[in-house]
Amino acid sequence: MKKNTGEPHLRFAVLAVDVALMTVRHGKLLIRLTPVHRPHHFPNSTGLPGGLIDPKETAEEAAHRIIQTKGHIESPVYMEQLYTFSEPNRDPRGRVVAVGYIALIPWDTLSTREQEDTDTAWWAPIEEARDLAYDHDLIRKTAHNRLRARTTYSTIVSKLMPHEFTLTDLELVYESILKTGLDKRNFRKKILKIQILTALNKKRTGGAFRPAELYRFTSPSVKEIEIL
Amino acid sequence: MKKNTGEPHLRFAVLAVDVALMTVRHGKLLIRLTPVHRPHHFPNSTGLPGGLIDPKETAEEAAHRIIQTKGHIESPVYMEQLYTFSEPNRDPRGRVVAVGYIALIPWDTLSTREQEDTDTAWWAPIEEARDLAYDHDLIRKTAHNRLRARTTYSTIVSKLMPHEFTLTDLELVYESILKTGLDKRNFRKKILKIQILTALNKKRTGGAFRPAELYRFTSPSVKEIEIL
DNA sequence: TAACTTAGTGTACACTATACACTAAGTTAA
DNA sequence: TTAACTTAGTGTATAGTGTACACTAAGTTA
Repeated sequence: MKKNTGEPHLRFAVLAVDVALMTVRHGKLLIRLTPVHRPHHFPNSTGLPGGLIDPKETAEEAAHRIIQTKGHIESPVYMEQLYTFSEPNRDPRGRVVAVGYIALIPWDTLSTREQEDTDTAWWAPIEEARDLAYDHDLIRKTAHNRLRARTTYSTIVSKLMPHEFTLTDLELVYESILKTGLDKRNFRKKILKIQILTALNKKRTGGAFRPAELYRFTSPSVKEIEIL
Repeated sequence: MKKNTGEPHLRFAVLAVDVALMTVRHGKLLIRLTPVHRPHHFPNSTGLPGGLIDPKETAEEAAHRIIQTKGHIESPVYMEQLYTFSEPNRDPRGRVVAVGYIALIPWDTLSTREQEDTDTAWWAPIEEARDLAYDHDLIRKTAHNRLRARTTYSTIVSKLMPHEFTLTDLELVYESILKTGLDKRNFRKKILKIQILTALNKKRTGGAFRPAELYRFTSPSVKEIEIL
């Protein structure tokens, strides 16, 4: 790294990332929480996984690292930059600017250990993740709003779905993020018309009812198209 | 400010803002450029207005300050955070993380001095703003893409329009940002239907042709609605 | 084999998007 | 004074889309 103290006018800040890592289980949106060990400022509190950016990594690389070390999730996640939070007093220790990220992972991609809750990291329904440390309530709310917006005009939910799923599974995820009920027939017509799904010609069997056709997203990339 | 050197694990970076300040003149999207005085790394080069964030200001406050001191624009601008650029080598001096902003201002709001080009800051058609210093080509491209996207699902262009304008003026701005031709009749039907404009019952006269009705945006705030 | 549960489908209607060309109202110049 | 010029402003027909709505299909279980 080049000198960055050589110029007298340069000013420094602590740079961090905070990650809103989300998944969907049983049609419910969950967010990953960790304990915050700042008994003086936040007694007994919890927050989003976060940490400082190292000198030679990008903010996104730091976010991936934090998901592993603080979120205790090794499985690969999808990530998008959310917003940078720079209120001078957002951290009581001093000036810490945080780049916020949204990270998504399908529930079934998680290992058993990652699905379980421990005292170092756990999953909480996003509506119950309140009174977080720092400005993490704001970050959670911003992340939730962004996810909701992107759900209507991109295929971002593909990053929350298992590799194989039924149309009912998919509808439940949309409903859980958008917090509205959708018409089953119209949802199916729309989602099939835009050609983002591939039918696997396999059925999910096992229930005491008619088996459902299984689908997968045709493309692994998130496309920017009007969905609902 | 609280101590931020007291904890041995804290790491520091230089925090900056870079601003894509844009306006529209004669239906053409312009961006504000300034000289970059780094003869060693960028001989004879230009870039976006940018600078370091002060310890007690937010990134957005810094962006406003930079628009005045580096962009030489005093008039109030509309601002949205764009993206945070954190490649470790984006600045040859060392680790500088930049929060990018989009700033918009109507051409007619600018003072005569601000409309004119000087050797400390000038307006350039956005397609001609190439080969900028640092990663400012990337920032410009990201800003242009974001502006184009937001134009289709928000009323952000209101921040580029003068207080009074004709429907043809407005259509030209949409066409210039979206880089497509629009059908005059359909554009008028759509834009009037969604009720974001108020007719002033005044005409713009002076040309050797039929005078045009003047409109203004009903609300000063940027609304998130499908436009085109 | 009847009861149960979720999967899966179609149609009518209102509304929206789109393609398309002429008249209106001023100014200017002959 | 009038004809030429320039931009403003308007309507309709058609195809396509969004929406509301209820029954049959295909399994399992008792």
